[in-house]
Amino acid sequence: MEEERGLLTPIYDHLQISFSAINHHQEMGFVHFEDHPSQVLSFLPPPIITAAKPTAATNNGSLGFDQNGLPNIPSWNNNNNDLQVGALDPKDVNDENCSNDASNSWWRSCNSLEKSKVKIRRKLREPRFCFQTRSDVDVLDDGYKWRKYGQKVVKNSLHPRSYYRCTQSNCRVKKRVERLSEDNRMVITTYEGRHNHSPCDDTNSSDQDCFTSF
DNA sequence: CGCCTTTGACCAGCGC
DNA sequence: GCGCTGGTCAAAGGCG
Repeated sequence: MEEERGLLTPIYDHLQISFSAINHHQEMGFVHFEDHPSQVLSFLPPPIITAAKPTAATNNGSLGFDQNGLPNIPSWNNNNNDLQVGALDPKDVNDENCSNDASNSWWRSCNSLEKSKVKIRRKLREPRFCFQTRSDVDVLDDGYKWRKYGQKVVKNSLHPRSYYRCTQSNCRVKKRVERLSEDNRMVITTYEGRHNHSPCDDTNSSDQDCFTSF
């Protein structure tokens, strides 16, 4: 019983969102956002694809995480954001975004004495979730507070990638945000790790709703 | 004053 | 071994 499914919080009344979380040993999850039966957001297949559970969405406008710190849904504060999402060509989202990324090893600096175990640990690093949305804003409101710690121009991309870290102490969750060079309205967000706190720890008002909604 | 973003430098992994 | 690339660090500056 390894599967750990994220609970869905309704967001958009015109959207259907299916979300498949990952088990503790996977690199990342697999998330679909269904705006329309013919428009399904797809992601790179994770090493193991778990069954998705389509859930009708109604709106409250924020990205939720379950108690395990797993993202439930994408959301945007900007009303102009268009959550129509198109198919994501795997060529456009390399493994750097969505699957095994050998160079991404946030833990590598955690303990320099563990260098000899790098290859072992790499297989056990934090779970990651990647999804693609169409929006004018880069950073979605997921109820958590993020601090930008880096920006990097990546190869074959016209847009720089931004690196964010959860500002909560003892929480090492990170996320990366970048826009597709083919469509600068398409934003790829990759979460890495799990929050060890609720969004309410960071924001003390309306975020309560998103957390208690599941 | 504290928190944030920016940005160049540095480091480590990977492919050749 | 070397070069390329992505990820992180940390100093500097900005903003409320």
